[in-house]
Amino acid sequence: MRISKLFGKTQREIPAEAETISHQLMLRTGMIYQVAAGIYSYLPLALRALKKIENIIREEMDAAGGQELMMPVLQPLELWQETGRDRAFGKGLFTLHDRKERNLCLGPTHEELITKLVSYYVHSYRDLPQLLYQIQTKFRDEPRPRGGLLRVREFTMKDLYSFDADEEGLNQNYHRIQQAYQNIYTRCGLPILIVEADSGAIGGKDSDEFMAITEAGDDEIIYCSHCQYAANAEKAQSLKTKLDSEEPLPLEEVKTPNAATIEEVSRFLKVPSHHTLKAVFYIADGEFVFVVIRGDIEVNEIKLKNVLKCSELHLANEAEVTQSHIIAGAASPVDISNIKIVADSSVTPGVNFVAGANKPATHLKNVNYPRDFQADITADIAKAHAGEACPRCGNQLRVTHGIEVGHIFKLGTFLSEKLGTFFIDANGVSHPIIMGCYGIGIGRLLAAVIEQNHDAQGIIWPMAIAPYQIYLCPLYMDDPDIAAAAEKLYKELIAQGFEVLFDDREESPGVKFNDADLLGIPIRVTISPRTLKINSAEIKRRSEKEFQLVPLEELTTRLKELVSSG
RNA sequence: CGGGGUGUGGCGCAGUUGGCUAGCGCGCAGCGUUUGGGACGCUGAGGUCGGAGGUUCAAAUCCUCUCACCCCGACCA
Repeated sequence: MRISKLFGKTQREIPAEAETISHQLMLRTGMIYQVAAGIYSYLPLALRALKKIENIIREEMDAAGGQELMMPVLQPLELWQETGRDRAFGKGLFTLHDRKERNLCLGPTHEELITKLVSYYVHSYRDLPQLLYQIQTKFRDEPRPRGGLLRVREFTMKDLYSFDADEEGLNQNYHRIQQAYQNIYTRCGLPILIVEADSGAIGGKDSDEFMAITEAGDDEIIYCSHCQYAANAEKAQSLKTKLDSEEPLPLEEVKTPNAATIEEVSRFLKVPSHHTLKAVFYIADGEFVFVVIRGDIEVNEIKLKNVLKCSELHLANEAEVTQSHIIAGAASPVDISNIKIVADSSVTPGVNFVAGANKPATHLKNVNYPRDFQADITADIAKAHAGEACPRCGNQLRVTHGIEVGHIFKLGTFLSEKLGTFFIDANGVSHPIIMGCYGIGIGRLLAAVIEQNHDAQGIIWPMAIAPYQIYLCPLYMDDPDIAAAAEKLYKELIAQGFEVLFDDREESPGVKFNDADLLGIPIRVTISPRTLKINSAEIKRRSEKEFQLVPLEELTTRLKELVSSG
């Protein structure tokens, strides 16, 4: 490709809109163009890289036994209502209707469709297992698109779905795809960390995320400094401060003027915050919920949402709290009736807590569970923090940020049961098919690669997904000898099968070198009167400072080595 | 949804106590001189100042409404 003809120009200045590096670089190199918040056009350079990523994914999915197919973006809303996931996605689902007023949605993912499809063709254990995948545009109306391609509303995703007759089959496929994913990220030049994850709106049991570790990421990861434990903060567990064992004492009411927050109460009564109980109020699908948790621990709303099995959850506002006759600042689970109480598992083993008394400026000492109050639900709804102890080995937990570039789920049977996707086993007994699903966001993967492969000058493409392999950079193109030599070399390299970006512009050396660095093509080949005089060309890798002079007759051999070594 | 910010040629910005024909840099077009890390000179094209309404002799500038985009938070009573 000749740069003079390439659609899309490089930009010297950083667009004001862009904050993250990958976003800035993709705009400056002319890879993407923003159409609306979280919606982009992909220009030729970006598309070439995206296609390379897609092909790597295809190769690995096929090698793992996957079969590619294609399903529509436009889907009947009814199908989503059947599984109830229209509510799970909530406002994230783009909905529309056709001329006959039939309700449709733009698919945020394709489990419903594939499950229906499989139920049409698969009826016997002999038809299982199946690994089906698609690379498709998906739509999610994200509350806040951000960071260029990091979080968008319209995106290309590879999604593979596994269908098995038993748990063992699911586990095998899960591991097989997990390995294939490792291969994909390695080939794309992207180091990743696998973390335990919450399955969110997709649903299901186990799930693991593939994280590219970078501060630009919008996911928080809790990991152990010692063992292999790593989890998304949405799901992470930790061991909290242990309480001393003591005998339960009788309830005692104390006046606590001007002490409403945990910090104030704790200071006023001279008890550590982990010896207090905090009351937090939520509205879960319209129902008021009283959450009790130890004073030093925060509520993890994702966990709470899962425990409550609700689709919409928010903190109760002042009016909602008052309406439920709760005394803010002195609320207590003791003697509360007709309100659902959820207790964190930190609460039940504790002894002699300080809690509110449901009277203004009054607290209770020596509150004990279950003597003084009971909970409708007791579960782990606690947030894990860096500095706390690892749930596996007890060593210190740390925190970092990452970009979720892949997510795999053991779905189980909830979709197949709802959509009637059953098979007959060898004994003639009917069972729901056991499912798994495995997604990779292609554009986000591309952005993550740039986040991790750049310097102050620009992108440093890994060879496998670079839009071009070689940047042919002749200096002084207004010199007819140079122009002729460059044209000849360009044709030769093309004939040899190289992917060449030919900087055929009559620009100054500075401009050309800077654009070469910005665009980040892995190998730069420079010719000039200086090199031609000694019948040579200069080869420089984008990732290295040094260049080397190579005689023209050895050039293609040398380039082949470099291209194949990555 | 809440909070903060920004909208002025393709990009980055200035101009906003109302006042002449709305500027600057980059980029773009033409000519010339240059040329191993973003050269220089001259000439030129390109803007209903996000949109609507209002105030005024006069609005990029003041008022009202609205739209878009970016950032932060989606949180402890």
